[in-house]
Formats: sequence, C-alpha cells, structure tokens
Amino acid sequence: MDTPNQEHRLTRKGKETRARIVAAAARLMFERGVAGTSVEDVQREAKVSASQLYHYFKEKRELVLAVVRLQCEQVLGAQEPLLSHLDSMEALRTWRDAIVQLQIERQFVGGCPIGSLASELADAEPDARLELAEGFELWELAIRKGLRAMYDRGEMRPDADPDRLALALLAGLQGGLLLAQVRKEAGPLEAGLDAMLAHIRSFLV
Amino acid sequence: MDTPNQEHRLTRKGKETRARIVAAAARLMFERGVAGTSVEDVQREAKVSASQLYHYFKEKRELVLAVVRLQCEQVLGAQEPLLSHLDSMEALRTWRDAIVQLQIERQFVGGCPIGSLASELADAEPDARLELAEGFELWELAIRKGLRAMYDRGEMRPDADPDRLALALLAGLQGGLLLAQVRKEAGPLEAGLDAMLAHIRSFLV
DNA sequence: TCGATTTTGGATTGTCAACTCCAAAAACTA
DNA sequence: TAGTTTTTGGAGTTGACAATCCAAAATCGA
Repeated sequence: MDTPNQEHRLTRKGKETRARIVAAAARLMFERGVAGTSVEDVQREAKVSASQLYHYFKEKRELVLAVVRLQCEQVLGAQEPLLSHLDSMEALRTWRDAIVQLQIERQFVGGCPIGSLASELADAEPDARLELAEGFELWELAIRKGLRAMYDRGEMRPDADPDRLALALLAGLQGGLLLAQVRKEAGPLEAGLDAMLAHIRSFLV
Repeated sequence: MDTPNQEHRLTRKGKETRARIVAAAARLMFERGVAGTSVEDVQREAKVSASQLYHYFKEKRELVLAVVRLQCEQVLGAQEPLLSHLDSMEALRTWRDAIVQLQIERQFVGGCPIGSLASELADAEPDARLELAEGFELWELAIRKGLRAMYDRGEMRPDADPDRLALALLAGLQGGLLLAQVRKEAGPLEAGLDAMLAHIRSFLV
C-alpha cells in the first residue's frame, strides 16, 4: 500500500515507529488541519524524536502524503462492510444512517477526513491531489458497484445511469458533510443524502 | 456591511487602503489558502507597509474575518441576477450552466471561495465559522426563495419541501465543486447539480 | 488656518517551525 | 559473534512570520 520502493529496508521496530508517526500525524491533521499541525506536534503525539521522524520521512510533505493514504484506507475501511453491499435501498439507507450517526457523535468536527485534506491540498500539492483523487475514486467505485448490481438485476429503469448516480451521491455526501461542519447540525447532511437517495429511488422500476 | 462599530473613523483614503488590503488578502487566500498566505504576502500584493496593515486590522485573524465577509458578498454578488430568480427549471438550468462554465474557466482551481474558507476555518475559528454559516444561509435563502415561488404558484406537488430542496441543492453544488477541484474535471460538479435539478423536477406537477 | 487625528514608512523583535547533525544504542545478518 | 545497517537522542541552525514601535507625513474638522 505504502510505496515500499527504494532506500530503507525497515525493521519490524522501524515499521512500528513509522506507523505510529503516521497515525499520530493523521489524528492531529484531522483535528487541526495540515498547516495547523507542526512536525514538532507530531513528534510529541507519537513520542518520537526529530531524528526519528526525519529518518522515516524526508520532509513534511512526504509525511502528509502518508497521512493522505492512511486516511483514505481508514475512511473506506471504516465503512465496510456496508460500503461493499450498497445494492438495495435498504442498504443505502443503513449506510446513510451510519454516516449521519458518526457525524453527530463527532459533533461535526473535522467533516470528512478525505474531504478536508482534499480542500486543503488539492491545489497546492499535486502528489497529494492524485492520491486524494484515487481515494475518492475507490469510494465512488464501491458505491457504483452496488448501484450497478441493482441495475443489472433489472431493478432500475434502463435509462438509469448507475455510474453517474454514484458520483452524484458522493457529491451530495461531501457537500452535506461540509455544510454540516459549518452549521454544526445534521440537517444539511441529511438533506443532501436523502435527496440523492430519493433521486436513485426514482429510477427503480 | 463591515461592522463600522467602535474605534477608528476611517478617512476616504483610509477606506480605500483598507479595501485594497482585504481584496488582496482575499485573492491570495483563495489561491493559496489562509494558512498559506502570510501577512507579508498581503502587504506586497496590496502595496502597503506593515504598519498600515496593522493599523486597520488588530491581527491576522481579524483580516481573515474581513476576507470571509468579502468573499460571501462577492460570491453571492457574482451570481446575481441569476440567483434571485431561480423560480423555473429554465432559470435553474441557466444558473447551473453558469457555475459549471466558471469552474471550467478557472480550471477548477480554488473550488468555491466560501467552501474552501469553510473547510479551513470551521473548526479552528469560531467567529469565522459563524460568518461562513451566515454566508451559506444567504445563499440557501436565495435558492429557497426561487423554489418557494414555484411551489406557491402551484407548480410543485403539495408534498414537496422547497426549503429542504434548496439545502440539498446547495449540498450537491458544494460536493460537486470539491470533487471537481480534486479531479480537475467538470464531471462531478455536473453530476451533483444535475441530480439535484432532476430531483427538483420530479416534484413538478 | 490650526490643532487633532488618521495614515504611512520601515526597521525591529521575539517566537516558532522545518530541517540538520553527530554520535550512540539497538537490531539484523552472515 | 563480528560487522553492518538501522534506529534513536537531542542539541543546534536557519529562516520565516506575526506583531510592535517610533516618528513623520497627510488629512480632516472647526
């Protein structure tokens, strides 16, 4: 997953330390943003020294890239197994409820871990942008798979476009998350998701 | 518009200088984000000295707040007169096209000026969060006004909820803008907006 | 016009953040 | 077990950035 390309061979202990650093960085950057998190903050949180951190990451940008990858994994991972079976209105509804519930528990802090990183990094960090695009792509693909299953089973009208519906649903989700984060209430998230689900429902035979 | 509360009376020249500073800051912060824009950058861009900037703004945070207000004004202002007459499917379609067109011209850089600020500031800056919430509120209200007009004219089914539709449309727009910014293509924005418009259309009598 | 206020220039300060360096300890490998 | 590589500690360097200060010039109000 993490490019185990050139350079360092990592000892078991090394891998652990590296993972601890990325996890700490991800936590802090989710709460305070990338720019709001200093390398020193990460050192404290992960309980490592400066030389350790720079032993595993050439520069902050490289750490950020690792954080992006981790968050993409975690977000998609956390939605399993719901995400891989979005092939009925009931499943979609359950998934929707889980997302809304999670945001309420988090008090709408941080919004979407991927979305926040995307907004902060998309224009400034080309490498991060590509990783984020891939993360969204996987997310979209998972949704698409469920909708396509419904379509292929003949539960949707022939003129329905499951791929486009999946993309629209992801957009409704992201927009809803952002507005909910600003308003500190679930309303916009529910409205965004429910509208998209109703739109999908309108294509059922 | 800008709280002309206590303290400074501003000379005509003073107002101009202040406005120049805010405009310059808004430009830079839209391109590079708030954290990515130093006060010194703003000084250069606005052609003012440090003492001038700190004469008009107690601290960076205060400047940021002024930028938030300006962007809210500008975004809503730029969408007039389309925004104030979203009371037909044709009007909605025209508005949609204008948004998509603008993003293409901008090459998807920056995304939504309000949305980007929101994502960066919502959790860290309570004052900014409130201003941003108000900006989104005004936006939502404008959309709502158009949909309500359609509803009140009896063009929508009685069970339609124009307020919720307006909120959902804004969510679809924001999510579409974010995904388009990451992917550098219009697809997600079009998918998000079109789905919401189709959803609205489904309530027409 | 004159006195008060606002506006401006630009050097300066203090803090903090990214990153480097050297040397020692620990962990692998042959 | 000896040699090599990886891992760790922590002080140090460098630069950037937010914010301050002291005057001088311009503007305004009576």
